[in-house]
Amino acid sequence: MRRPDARPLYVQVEAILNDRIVSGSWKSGQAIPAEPELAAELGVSAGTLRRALARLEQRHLIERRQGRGTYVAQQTSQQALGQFFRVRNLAGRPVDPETVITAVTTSPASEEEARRLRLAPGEEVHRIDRSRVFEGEPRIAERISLPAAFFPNLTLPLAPKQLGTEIYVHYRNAHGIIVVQAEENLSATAATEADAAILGCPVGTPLLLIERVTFDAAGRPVELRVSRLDTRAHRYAVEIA
Amino acid sequence: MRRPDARPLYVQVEAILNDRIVSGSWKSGQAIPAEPELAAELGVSAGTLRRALARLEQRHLIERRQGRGTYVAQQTSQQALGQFFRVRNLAGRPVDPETVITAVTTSPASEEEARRLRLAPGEEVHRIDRSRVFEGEPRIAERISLPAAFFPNLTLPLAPKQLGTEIYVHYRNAHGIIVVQAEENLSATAATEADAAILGCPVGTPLLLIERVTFDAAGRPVELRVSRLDTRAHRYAVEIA
DNA sequence: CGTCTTGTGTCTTATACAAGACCATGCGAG
DNA sequence: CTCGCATGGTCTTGTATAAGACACAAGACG
Repeated sequence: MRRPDARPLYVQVEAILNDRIVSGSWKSGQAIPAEPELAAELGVSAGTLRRALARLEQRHLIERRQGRGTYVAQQTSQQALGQFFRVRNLAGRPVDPETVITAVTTSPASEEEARRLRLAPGEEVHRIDRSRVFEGEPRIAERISLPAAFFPNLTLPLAPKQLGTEIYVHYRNAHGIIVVQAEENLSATAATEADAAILGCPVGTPLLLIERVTFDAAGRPVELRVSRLDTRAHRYAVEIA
Repeated sequence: MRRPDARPLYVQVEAILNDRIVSGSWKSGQAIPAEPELAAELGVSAGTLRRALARLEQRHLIERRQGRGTYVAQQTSQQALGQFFRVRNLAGRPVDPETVITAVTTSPASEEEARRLRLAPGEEVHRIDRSRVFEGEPRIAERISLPAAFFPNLTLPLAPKQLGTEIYVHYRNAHGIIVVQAEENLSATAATEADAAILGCPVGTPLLLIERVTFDAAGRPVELRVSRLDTRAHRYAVEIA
């Protein structure tokens, strides 16, 4: 009975604010109340509130600007690209990808998909097959698997243009799913005939195989993405700090 | 004249403490003065000092433990392994690598080495060729290039055992170089005959090619490392937050 | 078009108490 | 007497509060 919640107060406040964003009671791009006001409402000191806000900012859930206010982060395609897209050209500069969607299907999850997305056996997933084009050349062939339960009516608004630009923006705007974290496993593989046809490379060309699981702000896995990157003219960049 | 130093005070304090660690006036593993004492010496408030210490801790330059004190981080092999070694087995667990050194040479830097390590043309580098063995099987073939200017007498203490365990520990203990950051570029390549001989795989097997440049606490590049990972039984794991 | 006012986040200081770690003291069992 | 160990004192970092000076942005006003 001593400790109703053992976590530090600033962590509890962070969780409360996190919920408000995830639940949508604070909309994307909207300004949130000023610090003194919010601190008073929550019954904590300004310092404690600031500590919670700093953590939310580090997780890219809010943006703060001195003199202006604090805003719920918008999943702009620029921001999502910088945060999650690690492909660079040989000069080390980010590339600006175009997207071509080739197929969208829905069917029960494979064993692999169920495991990675923590789905029950038999649950359905949507699958999006697409290729990504850099400077006129197709360089990535990928398949995206989404739990159908999280993405109802995915097929309806699926104009290729919609999903092309940046799919995480679409997740957020159309389905309210805020992507904050991803785990990737990288390996090398040889191009199959299907890969070769998409990427325009010889069969057997070494490709960088990227298996990504993406998580939302509540920690649920919401996307499995398997990409095959042709590294003849591009690299996957990692910073370790 | 208005602003002798435009940076916030806590950043200036961070820089001062950073210098003390880099210059060696605070030794590795040693306890640093308690907060009130240090704050008084630097002429800042406890809060400001704490903010600087928090940043140093985030960069893994110090370790703080409630009740005990604050210590200059030791580059233990465990810590370095967790921080910089991203290879996992197929179950997702970290592997415990052994190391076999095959050659150590010194000669003028190649064009590539000079560019990545920011060396003048003609400057010398040491090169260490080694392989890394997981669970009895050689899985990585790599070459490490070090600016000779930063690593005098490298060849003398170069008992394979010394460099085997974790080379960053050796850098720190023998040369005072504190490694804090790395940039990696990943691509896929086919195993050459030399790779095949080391890794015991067929020529042409797709390998994960990892090009890493490592930086010290002063931001200088101190190591270029080119690794070829056999991904038949292992993966390279990345977390994006 | 500049200046002022107002509202916002940022920095710095100060104080108090909580919690973890360590150590010396001293009591009690053997 | 000696050993073992509980206990409390004291040092450490961690958490929470409060208050004021400052910097930046935007709109109102002259």
